[in-house]
Amino acid sequence: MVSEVLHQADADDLARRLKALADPTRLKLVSMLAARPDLEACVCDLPEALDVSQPTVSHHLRVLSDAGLVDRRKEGTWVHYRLRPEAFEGLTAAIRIPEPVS
Amino acid sequence: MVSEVLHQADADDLARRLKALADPTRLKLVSMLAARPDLEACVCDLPEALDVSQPTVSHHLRVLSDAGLVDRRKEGTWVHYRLRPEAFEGLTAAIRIPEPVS
DNA sequence: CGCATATATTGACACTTGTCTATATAGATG
DNA sequence: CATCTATATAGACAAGTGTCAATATATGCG
Repeated sequence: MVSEVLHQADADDLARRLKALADPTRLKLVSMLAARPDLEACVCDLPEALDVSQPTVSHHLRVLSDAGLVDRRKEGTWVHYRLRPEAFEGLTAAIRIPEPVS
Repeated sequence: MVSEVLHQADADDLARRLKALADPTRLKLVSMLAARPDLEACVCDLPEALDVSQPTVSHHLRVLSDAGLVDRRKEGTWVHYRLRPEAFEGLTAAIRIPEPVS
């Protein structure tokens, strides 16, 4: 918000990032990553943990990745996804309401 | 996130609030309210400012209102909507990533 | 190479969403 | 009361989304 009215392009971009987060399955996924000391997890653990199919997990990870909220790291056959805390800070900063001018 | 994996109901609720915000038109609307010293605006000014029809504005205000992000205040024929900063603080707190345990 | 396993992609389908036009409701005023 | 204006609701429609089963791709290993 940052005290000035959003331009269309900024509104579109911010909406895109927020949409990436605005899904229960992705929020659970993100919270699982956030609970790890290294902020990351192996894809292989997620379908069971989230109780959705493997392709569905893959889909959600792509959405988060496209929005810049997670990084992808390949390790042999396995793939690890890790939260990008800067991206979350950027998001929270973008939706912060300034103190009313009193 | 708050360092524990989200339960389904919490994930659903948080997703609902984030979805309410995750739309370019609503983000512009919110940023317009945020730019006002009193965090509020008359509905009558919004269709032109946002360049969408009056029913569309009404729809978006309802979405924001249902999510608890704005309050409604009727003043004669006019209706004013006002941001609820607590709701935004709640949101930003909910998506904050904890410091990694080093 | 050939097979087994991990992840990604495709395609389908039901459901949701953003927008509009048309219409309804509600408050103010003559 | 009749009428005008502000806002809300209803209904329609195109576009987007979440999920799955089926299939493709890629990596490790014997």
